[in-house]
Amino acid sequence: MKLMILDGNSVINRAFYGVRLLSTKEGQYTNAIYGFLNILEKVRAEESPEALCVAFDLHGPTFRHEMYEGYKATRHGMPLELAQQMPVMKDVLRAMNIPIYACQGWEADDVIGTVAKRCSAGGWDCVVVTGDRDSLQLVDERVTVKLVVTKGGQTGSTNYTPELFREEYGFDPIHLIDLKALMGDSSDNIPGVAHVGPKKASELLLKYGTLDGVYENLSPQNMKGKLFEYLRDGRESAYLSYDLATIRLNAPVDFQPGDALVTEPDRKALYDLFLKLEFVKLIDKYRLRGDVPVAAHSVRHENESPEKTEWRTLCAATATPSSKAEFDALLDGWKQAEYLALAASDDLELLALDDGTHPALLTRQDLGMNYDFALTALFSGDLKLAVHGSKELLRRLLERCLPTEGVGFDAEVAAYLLDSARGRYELPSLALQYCQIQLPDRKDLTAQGLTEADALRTLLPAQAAAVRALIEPLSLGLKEQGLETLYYEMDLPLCAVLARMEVEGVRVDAEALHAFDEMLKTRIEAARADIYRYAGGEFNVNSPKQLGEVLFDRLGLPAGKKRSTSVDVLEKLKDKHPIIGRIMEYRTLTKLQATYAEGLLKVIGPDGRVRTTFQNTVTATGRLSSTEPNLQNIPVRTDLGAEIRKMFVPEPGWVFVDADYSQIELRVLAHMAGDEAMQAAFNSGEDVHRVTASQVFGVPLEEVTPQLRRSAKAVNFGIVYGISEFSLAEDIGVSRAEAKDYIESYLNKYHGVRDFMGAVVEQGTKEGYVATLYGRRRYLPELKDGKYTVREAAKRMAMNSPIQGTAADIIKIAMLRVQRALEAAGLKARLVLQVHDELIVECPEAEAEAVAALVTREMESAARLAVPLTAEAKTGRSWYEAK
DNA sequence: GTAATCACG
DNA sequence: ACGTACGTGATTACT
Repeated sequence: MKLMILDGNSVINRAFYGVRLLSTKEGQYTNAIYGFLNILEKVRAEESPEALCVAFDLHGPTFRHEMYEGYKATRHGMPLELAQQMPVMKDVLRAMNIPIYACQGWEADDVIGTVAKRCSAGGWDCVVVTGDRDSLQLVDERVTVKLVVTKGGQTGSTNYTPELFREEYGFDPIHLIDLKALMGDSSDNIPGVAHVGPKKASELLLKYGTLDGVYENLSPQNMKGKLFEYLRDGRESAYLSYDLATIRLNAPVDFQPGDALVTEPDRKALYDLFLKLEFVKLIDKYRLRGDVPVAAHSVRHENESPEKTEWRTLCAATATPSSKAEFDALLDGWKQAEYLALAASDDLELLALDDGTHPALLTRQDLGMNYDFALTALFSGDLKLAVHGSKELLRRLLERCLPTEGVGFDAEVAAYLLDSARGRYELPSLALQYCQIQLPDRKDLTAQGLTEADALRTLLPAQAAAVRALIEPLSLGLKEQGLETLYYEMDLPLCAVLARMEVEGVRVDAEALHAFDEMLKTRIEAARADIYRYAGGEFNVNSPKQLGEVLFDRLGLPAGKKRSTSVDVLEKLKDKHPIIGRIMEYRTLTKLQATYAEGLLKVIGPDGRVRTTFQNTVTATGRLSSTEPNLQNIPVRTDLGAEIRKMFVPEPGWVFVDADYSQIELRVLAHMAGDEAMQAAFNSGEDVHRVTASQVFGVPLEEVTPQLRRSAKAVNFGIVYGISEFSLAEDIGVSRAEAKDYIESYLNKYHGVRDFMGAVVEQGTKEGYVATLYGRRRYLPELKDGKYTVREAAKRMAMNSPIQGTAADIIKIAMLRVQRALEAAGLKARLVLQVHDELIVECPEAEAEAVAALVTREMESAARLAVPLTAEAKTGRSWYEAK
């Protein structure tokens, strides 16, 4: 029989510093609890103990437990972010029915020691789980210590048996006490013997066995130099330290090994806690779903038998009209509702509706000819629809040439506005968090023997019910946070624009792309042959590991710290060996080939167009992103790469109008910071980087060299990103001191910018979020993180997000305006791409001039800033030409 | 599934 | 003393 005892304070400390700071909507920090549970499950799986318990210090961790990763032991106790999690952690353990042991006036170590010895006495084995080497003194034939370490979120552990301990230390575990008595432990306030460190201490012990042994042999003959004096003077301190370092084995705990036998958790209590802590994944992992309230039209509990009749009953609760008359009757009822929630199958063949009183499931199967009439009626604009993922729905409607009116609420977009860092906005996850509704999974249903079709008939009404339930909490959240205008006027209507763009797609000349691919192929082979020749053998050039071996081992080139083979490293080695240039060329060529030539060829549709997905709920700042394929990172910076853009072409007789904002982020900064000097730079109409160079480097405008301008440009970028002198120096190739001077004189010249950055970080720290000009928020709890680097990174995000986010807001407004203006003007032109500060419109040649003027006008008037907002449009027969 | 690399604004 | 610019996505290698 085996008992596992966790050193609660030590483990939760490891967890806290090993997992990045997480917090729930309500501001409850959760990272330490999360990390603790991960460690618990890992060690539990490794050891499979029959009994399990946790020991805590009664008044939080004592000084000895707080020495982890730069966290200085102080009397101030643990960081608030961790202290806040302690009581909840204990609640979780109680819900898991894992006993907690603690004794007033005794340290957790003493409790652990006592428990461990009592196990041995009762014939049990014991595993102590801790992050703390102190406990190693407990190791004996029946007691092992599992030392856990966390590295980059990964937990590793070492099981210390007496053998392993002796191998490492050279003496028996119990003499760890003697070691500490000599060397002391500053973090534990154990003085030890002054001037004796770990090395001397261990040497003495190997020679004399114990502390007593050392002092029995105390003599100037045995101890060379000053060591004798140190030991003589430190005698009292050594024996005091011995006491301090000794773990007591007689703590008054009421414990027998059998008391801690592993039992089932209190599922309800644990479920409630995990829900509150937003541990959605863990709810699955611990299979806590069974006892949980479910949606009105949702699945049954685990313990109910999955009889098919049950499903029929469930479906019977939902109307399934099969005639136009039945549908019309329902439609009349729905028109009264404030919102009609809607969920559709991907192929739009089934559609569930729920206004709270008249739930229905519409299918082509049931309605036959009338199904398309029903769809048309639903999206003709007479109803206010609530959905999850309106962009996808609208896209499918557009693909079928159905109307697309009436979507007045999108749960996905609302949840994104409420927390852009959340990352996942699937309906089941939102339903669980905001409404405590457990939606069934399609796989669950089919696994229970339902056909795909039956699963959908069950799932969709449940989804519609969940969407309906989400409207209230989400709209309330939007209202509370002042996000309603942003939501109803910007992100929600933009879904329709994006859907249209996705459907349009953009034409790619497959033939030309194929030829380009062939050309790359031969050039790659040539480069590869040269590389093998220089390397003296074949290897996988794509493997950074193998490449590193060739470069740094075989060819003996000087390696940097991390043996990185990235361009900036290669750049520095360029003159050292001819292979470097060829490798850089090989990289460029293979990148172009794999990602752009072959990657794009794979996704060209039968009509010769590629259709990206514009993700509008993924970035933390409010930008869009583009996937499958990503059309926002098509090469442009190098000549060869830009060739790819020649293959993006409009349809015959049409052209591209490509308009981009000039310096939108810097202009936004000048406006938001209210910096008059910077605003004057823009208002002068001069090139802003030149003006910056002139002002920062103190030279007349006419004397600004291209080199100076380049440096100024780098500083401008750096400022927007939340600069550090190190990176700026790296970027423009000057010393750190010079970089520092540049930044200083920049911030002195543009002191409004300095003030703004300070104010943003302060506001972010105080309120927990930063915001764009239009109120879009980004939560940054890491601003309060205990770790310097995490905090600094958060500060940079705080400084950058309002700028990047405001620019993103502005171009979203521009997209809405352009779309509306194009429609109002009755033009055939259509928006096809957005690349952050750039809009690309495809239009008949005859419209080009009008479209260019319209797009420029709408983009420039999208926002009124304290500086001009300028956009420039170009026209061409390919993306390359139009840019 | 993650890390390394590199494409874009 | 430490570590180093913001925001993305695709491909490849490797665990």
